[in-house]
Amino acid sequence: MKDDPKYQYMSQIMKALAHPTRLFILDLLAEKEYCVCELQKQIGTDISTVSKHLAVLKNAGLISSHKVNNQVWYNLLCPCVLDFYNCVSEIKN
Amino acid sequence: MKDDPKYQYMSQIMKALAHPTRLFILDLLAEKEYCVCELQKQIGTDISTVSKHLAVLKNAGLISSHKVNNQVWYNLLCPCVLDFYNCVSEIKN
DNA sequence: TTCCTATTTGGCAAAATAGGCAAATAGGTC
DNA sequence: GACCTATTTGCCTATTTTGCCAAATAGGAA
Repeated sequence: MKDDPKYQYMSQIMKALAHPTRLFILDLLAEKEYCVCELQKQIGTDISTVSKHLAVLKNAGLISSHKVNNQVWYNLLCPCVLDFYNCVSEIKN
Repeated sequence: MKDDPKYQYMSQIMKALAHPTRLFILDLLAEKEYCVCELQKQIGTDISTVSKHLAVLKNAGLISSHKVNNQVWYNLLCPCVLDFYNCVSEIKN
């Protein structure tokens, strides 16, 4: 039961959400699509770090990307993730 | 913006959800409350491992516990977490 | 008190994750 | 071809997480 692949699968998605920078990225992508360099300006870390965070989110199926010339644009695939923000925000520590 | 404490806080909760065993525990607690030894039977790992997973979930505010004699019973505090399961389940890899 | 069961805690080693830098890749322009 | 910009990948180190074992703690019962 514990080894049901559904828990493996869901924990992979939760892991993708388990980083402040990635949550911030999803919040940004909720408004509009961004290219990597614009996200990098908002975030402030090395662009390779941003790229890796985006790869994690994409691998989890949360975002998608398309290329325009030499830029890669990312957009949100699963807006329901943001609804969960509200639920989680109400949990008090 | 990235350093907004809300992202720190939410990522902490997401981290608590980012493990197959802990997701399984929440699924069990959705039905009824369990004591540690009953959870251990369902999960099959060392009981100290179960106890630590429970501590992670409790620290995140997702579950609560109360003691009856020498047993500790745990129950779910945030059923909305399970609604998120449905959202996440629909994300395709 | 001693004994028994239930649970937590500490320590440790293995595995996973994060982030920076440099190099590689991709696409365009000159 | 050489050059420039945008992005990804590889490598490395530091940090965090995981899970087991043993020890400690808590609460009853004999």
